[in-house]
Amino acid sequence: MDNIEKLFASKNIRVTAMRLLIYKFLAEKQIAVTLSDIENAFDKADRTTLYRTIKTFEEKVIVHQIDDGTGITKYALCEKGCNCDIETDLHLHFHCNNCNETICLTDHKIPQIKVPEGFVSENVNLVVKGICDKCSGY
Amino acid sequence: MDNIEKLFASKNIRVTAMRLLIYKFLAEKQIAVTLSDIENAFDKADRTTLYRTIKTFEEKVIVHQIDDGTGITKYALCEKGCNCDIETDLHLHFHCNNCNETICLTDHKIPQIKVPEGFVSENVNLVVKGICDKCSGY
DNA sequence: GTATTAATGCACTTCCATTGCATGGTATTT
DNA sequence: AAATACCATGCAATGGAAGTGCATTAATAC
Ligand SMILES: [Mn+2]
Ligand SMILES: [Mn+2]
Ligand SMILES: [Zn+2]
Ligand SMILES: [Zn+2]
Repeated sequence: MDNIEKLFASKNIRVTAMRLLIYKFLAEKQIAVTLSDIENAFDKADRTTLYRTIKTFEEKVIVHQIDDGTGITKYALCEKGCNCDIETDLHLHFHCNNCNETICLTDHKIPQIKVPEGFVSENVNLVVKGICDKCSGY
Repeated sequence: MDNIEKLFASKNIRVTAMRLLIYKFLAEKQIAVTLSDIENAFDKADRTTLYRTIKTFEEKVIVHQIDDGTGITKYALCEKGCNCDIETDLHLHFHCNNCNETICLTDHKIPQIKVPEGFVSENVNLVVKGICDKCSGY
C-alpha cells in the first residue's frame, strides 16, 4: 500500500500509522461511515485524533462529507481524481431505511436543478432514501 | 384566525394559547425556522414546550422538517392539503449561503431520480445552496 | 543528530436534541 | 357541577455529537 503514502505526500500531509489505518478502514468499507464507526473500529485510539484525522482528510479532499439526513455526519473516500468541491462533479447518495447504511452512487451525477429567477445555485445536496440492493434481495 | 382552530381540531390536537402563537409565528415567517428562532420569539415560554409543540405539529403534518445541511433542524408550515410524507409531493429547499436563510420552493418539485437496479427509492431530500433572490439583488 | 513543524492525547466545553416526572389545564363522563 | 381521565406544560437532568486549548510526542527537514 505504498500508494497511500504517495497520496498523502501529494497532499502534503505526513504519513502516520493512524492515518494509514483510517485510510485503509475507509477503503475497505464500501459505505459512508460516522466518526463513531471509526471510534468503534479503533477503540484504543483517541477520539480527538480520529476527529482531526478525518477533518484533515476532508480538507485535503481525500474524503468528502455526507449529510444523509440522519443528523450524524458521515464520510467516504473520494474517487481518484474527483472534484468534490465543484458542483458539476457532485454525485448522489443513497440511504437505506432498512439497514441504515449510506453509500455513494458515484456514477449517478446530480441532474441540473432549476431554481427560480434571482436565485443562484452554487451547490446541491441530494439524498435518496429507500431500500438498498442488499436489503431488497436483488 | 378561527381557521387554525379548525385545523387543529381536524388533526385531533387541543387548541392551546401556545400552539396558536407558534402557528401564527410560522405563518408570518416566509422562511424555515429553527427551534431557537422560536425560543427567541417567545422567550418567556419554556423550551421544552416549544420543542414538543413543533414535534406535535410535525407528527400531525402541520409542519415539515428541513435538513438544510447546517446541522440544525428547521421547520416550515406545510402547504394546505400537502402530502409531505409522500415522495411525489416533495419540493426542494434553498439555503442561502449569504443570509443563511432557508426557504421552501414549494412549486419546484423534485425531479424523478434514477437509482441503480435493486435500489428502491422511497423519499428524496434535495437542498440547493447558493444566493437567494434578496441577496443577489434581483 | 538537532531543530523545526506537525500530530497526538487528555481534559474540558458548547450546542442541540430528548426524556422523566410532577403539576396544571382541558375535555369527557356521570 | 363534580369527578375523572387525558393531555399540555414547566423544570431539571441527560445524552450525543462536535469542537478547542494546551502539553507531549512523533515525523520531516537541515
Ligand atoms: Mn459520496
Ligand atoms: Mn419545505
Ligand atoms: Zn439496506
Ligand atoms: Zn440570502
